[in-house]
Amino acid sequence: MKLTPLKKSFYHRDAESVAHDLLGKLLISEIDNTRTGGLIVETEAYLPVGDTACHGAFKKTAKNSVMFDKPGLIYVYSIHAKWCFNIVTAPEGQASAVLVRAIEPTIGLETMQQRRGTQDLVNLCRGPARLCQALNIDKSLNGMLLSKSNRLCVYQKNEESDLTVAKTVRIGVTSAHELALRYIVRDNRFVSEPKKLNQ
DNA sequence: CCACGGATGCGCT
DNA sequence: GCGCATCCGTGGA
Repeated sequence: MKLTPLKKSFYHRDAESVAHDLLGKLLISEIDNTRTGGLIVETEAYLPVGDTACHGAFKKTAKNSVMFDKPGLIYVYSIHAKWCFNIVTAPEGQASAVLVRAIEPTIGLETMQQRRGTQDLVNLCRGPARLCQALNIDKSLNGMLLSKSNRLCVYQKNEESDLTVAKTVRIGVTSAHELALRYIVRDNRFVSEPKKLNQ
């Protein structure tokens, strides 16, 4: 299978489009000289306007400044001693990003099992912090460009996979519940929560 | 220095 | 599957 990194222009769009289109793409890290990763099955969009759950909604700080920066950058933030991985989207200058919440593990299973300390495939990359642990994504990647040379990149598979996308309410946010900005691959068992479907 | 953020993992039923 | 204790980086005192 030949892999092509997603073009820069892919990320130069609004967060909802990027979140939708990232489903089914391959996320691969090549940290510690080992390839690990899998198919993206769950994402959430965070919008620059009218989205109070967005980290950049109120003010720009050292921690969230990457969200205001160029589309295609890696934004890693900590929550309760865990890391979550986001991809910055357009427009530059306003806080917007896509949180990658779950992947279906396919590459480097053994390494991911070691990093996670479990054999359980279903729970290996199901959830934003678990996925970071499995791929060894941490704060050191924050602000870097998503690219092969930076050891973390998203690829397009050559053959198009057909999948059904469902759009649901987001998980774990304490505000802006009403926005249905979570995208999942329907009926995929590697999605992080029982699917409360919105539409 | 202290309050805050919410996903995770475990123990239970 | 559900409830709850635990995890520590960050920002604002």
